Amino acid sequence: MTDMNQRPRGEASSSPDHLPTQYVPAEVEGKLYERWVERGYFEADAKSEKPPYTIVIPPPNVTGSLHLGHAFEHTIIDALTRRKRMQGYETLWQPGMDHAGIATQNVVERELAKEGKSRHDLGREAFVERVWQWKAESGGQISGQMRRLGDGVDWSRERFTMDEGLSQAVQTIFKKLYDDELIYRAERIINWCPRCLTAISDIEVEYQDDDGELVSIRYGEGDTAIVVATTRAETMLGDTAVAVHPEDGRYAHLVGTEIELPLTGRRIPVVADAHVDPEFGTGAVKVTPAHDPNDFEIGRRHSLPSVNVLDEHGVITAHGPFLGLDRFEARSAIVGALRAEGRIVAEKRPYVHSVGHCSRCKTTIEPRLSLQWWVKVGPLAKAAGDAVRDGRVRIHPEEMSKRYFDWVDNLHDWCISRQLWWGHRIPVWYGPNGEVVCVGPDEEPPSGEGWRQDTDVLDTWFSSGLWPFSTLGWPERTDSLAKFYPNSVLVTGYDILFFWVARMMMFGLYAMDGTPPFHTIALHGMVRDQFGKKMSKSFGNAVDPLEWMDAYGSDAVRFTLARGANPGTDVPIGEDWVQGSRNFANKIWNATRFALMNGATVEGELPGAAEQSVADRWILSRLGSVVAEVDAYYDDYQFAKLSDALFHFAWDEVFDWYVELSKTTFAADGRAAAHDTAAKAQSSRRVLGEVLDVTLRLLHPIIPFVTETLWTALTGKGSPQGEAQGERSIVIADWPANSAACEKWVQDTEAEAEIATLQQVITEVRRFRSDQGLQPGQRVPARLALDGTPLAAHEAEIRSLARLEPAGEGFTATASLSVAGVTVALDLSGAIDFAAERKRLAKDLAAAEKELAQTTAKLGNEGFLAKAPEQVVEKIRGRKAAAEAEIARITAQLKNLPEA
RNA sequence: GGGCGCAUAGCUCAGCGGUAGAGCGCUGCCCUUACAAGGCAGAUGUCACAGGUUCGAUCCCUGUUGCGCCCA
Repeated sequence: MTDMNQRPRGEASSSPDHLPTQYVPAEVEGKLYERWVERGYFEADAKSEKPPYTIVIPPPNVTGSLHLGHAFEHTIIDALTRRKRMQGYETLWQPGMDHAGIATQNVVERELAKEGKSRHDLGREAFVERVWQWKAESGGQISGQMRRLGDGVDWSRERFTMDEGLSQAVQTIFKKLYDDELIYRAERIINWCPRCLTAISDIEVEYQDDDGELVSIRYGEGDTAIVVATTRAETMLGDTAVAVHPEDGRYAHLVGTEIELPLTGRRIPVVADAHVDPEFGTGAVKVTPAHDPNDFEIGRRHSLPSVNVLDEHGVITAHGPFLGLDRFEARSAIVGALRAEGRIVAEKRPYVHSVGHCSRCKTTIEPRLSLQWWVKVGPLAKAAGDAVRDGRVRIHPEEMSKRYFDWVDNLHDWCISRQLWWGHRIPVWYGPNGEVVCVGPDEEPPSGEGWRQDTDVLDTWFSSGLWPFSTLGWPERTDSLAKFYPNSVLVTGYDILFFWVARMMMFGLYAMDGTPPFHTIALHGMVRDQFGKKMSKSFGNAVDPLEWMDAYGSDAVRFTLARGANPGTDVPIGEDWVQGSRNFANKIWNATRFALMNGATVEGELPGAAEQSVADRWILSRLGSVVAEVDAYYDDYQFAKLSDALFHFAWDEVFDWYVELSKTTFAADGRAAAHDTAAKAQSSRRVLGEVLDVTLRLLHPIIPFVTETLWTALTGKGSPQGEAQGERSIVIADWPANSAACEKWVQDTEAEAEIATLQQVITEVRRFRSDQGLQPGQRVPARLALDGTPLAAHEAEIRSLARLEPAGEGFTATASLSVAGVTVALDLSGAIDFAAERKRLAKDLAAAEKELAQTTAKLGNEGFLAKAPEQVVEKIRGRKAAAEAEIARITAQLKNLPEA
């Protein structure tokens, strides 16, 4: 062993046991991933006897590429599924993508535009063909990027929402809902995007405060004049009434009369409707049923006609001087015309108000009256809410449930038709005599003269809502469906709780006979930049995770994200932090390297407590606690806490102390041939192997690549012999939390206390050395008084870690430290800085005196003694005693210092 | 306008009745043969403000201010 330790710095060995001094992720990641996939570790077997564990990927958009949000979500899912796989579950992480109707159609239309064509030039069939061609050539970039990240998904089961099977599922559920009268067709106000030229659902509208204008217009003349205020003057061409509140005395005499609508010469009624807020503006509003959802309702209540004045592009269709103007041009033109007639009573500009925009292209939404297909969500949403209410589905973190209920309990009917070509075409045929036929997947559509299929397609979310079971083969009763439905957990961002969690719940319960699609919904937050700001391309703070993965390794990105993952809260991330995670991976790398160079092993039984050193007993005791703690955190989706616990255990305890202490043991073994030292060294080799083995397994779900590399090197299980025994990879290694295994890691409070004292003494000497300006490497002669103290057996370790050499001839104690009953006398050859030491002791003394004063005051408080729990009082008594001892110690040391 | 949440070290965040913590950053010394992507030591907080409850409040309650987010 010793000869290996004497290799020159930085010289990498060619032996497989010896790793280079730095971990280079790029050299291992790709190869490891390929190997995992080739060996089928991620493939889920529907015929397995093991209990199932299923997570479906929130399907990324086929046009998209991996961003940090995906990386975050995938890290969480990968960690959950990798751990379950190690725990012996038949684990399925289902990959795939959705077809993203609007986004994909936009991409291909842009391509066509470059060729100077529109989709209409190609025709529907050729256009759809072109989209498939685009997908084959440039779609789905994300799946390659998921491999880079290390996602343990079952690629053999990859699905796409437009696949044959999934399309069958869509048609099946459409037909079932239609037959159950939960799908209907109706003319309503919908959110229309004049650029995408399609309806979109309520949740695809983003509201933002825009600078607009509030214009007050006088309708009618003289006694019958009414002033209405509007932000959308151009729609006045479509007004069919003016409405006032029924109890508004100002207008009571006008209700039931008609007034003239300016610029048009039309006469419109004044109606009374309770919806009108008499406090707002003049208390009178214009009513445009074809262009405003509230007005549409008023129109229905009063049987008003709807006059549509805008076409699909948002261009005025009303005959007159404004015909052909865009809606925004029309607005100023109409205000101008009204002003010329002296009808503008007031103008407020800018008038900041909330305006809806298309979430895809940011165009201002135009509320539009149109004939669309709808899902009647009432009973479906009720079931979706109840499943969470009665505990069959748990939302994590629980505080998010309220948002879910607020949403699902107040859901409006869902507009599912889209005026697109790319998507699942609505399976309804219209006959020549007004017949309407919904066709199921096994039925022939009606043919013959005059029959035609509905031209619209379905909302993408309609198909992604089926994802938890359509990917498993539904509507066929497949083995996979039987094995893997319901899914175990849905991991998704709280921002899309409404987009598809609610849809999946509704469809899952409906299609699968009341069985919810998963038992837990684990919600995570958004990834933000290092200052907590939302990442966005326009703000310029968006980061490409692949760049960081190239620079620091996938594990570094994953660990950083996991370490920030407090349930339901946003995760800030910055390059410095990724670098820190890379450093951690490198630290584990080097610690394992040290272990291998010193003969650490996982072979054979752990030595009994009698053969173990105190340090061995201590670290195994700590290991047992950490395993239990980390395991519990995994079960509770506490990724930040478990990552942090492992980070500190590995670095602060194993690497900084246990490894350092073991050096003394190994060095002694190299020098002396005594049987006892050899046995102790043998024990430490086995314990070091054990601790690293278990720590690597615990970390593997979070940082799979570096742990696989090191684990196979440490255990030899990636070696040909190991492979022969089927022990090939940490991916399929046992999870270290079985209670039987835990018994090996005995809780040993005695050893923990002893090591704590040892650390205290060593730290105090180091502190003294540092304050005295001694160089870290300089050996200082010291005399240790250890007999009768808990550290009697630790002289070698103290000397090694505090750099103290034996007191030789002519030793003169120029300084003396005392901590935890242990006295260390040092000979600094007179070069001691008494002022520095006095300053330091004075500071410690002040702290101890403050502590004494506080505890004394508490114990002198009768209310405290009478009402505080006994254990708290005891604790305070203990603190007081400790403070007194500390004061005595420091005072004695101060007394021993020569006067300044 | 309705609802929810947050204000803790320079930055980003944990903690949530009984000694204020972490990462990064900062200061000093050091390439001590696993690791300078490192080691050792150190400094840093009226826990937003004002009241209240309590023997005791960063933590519970009320109000104020300032910031987010969701919905309309």
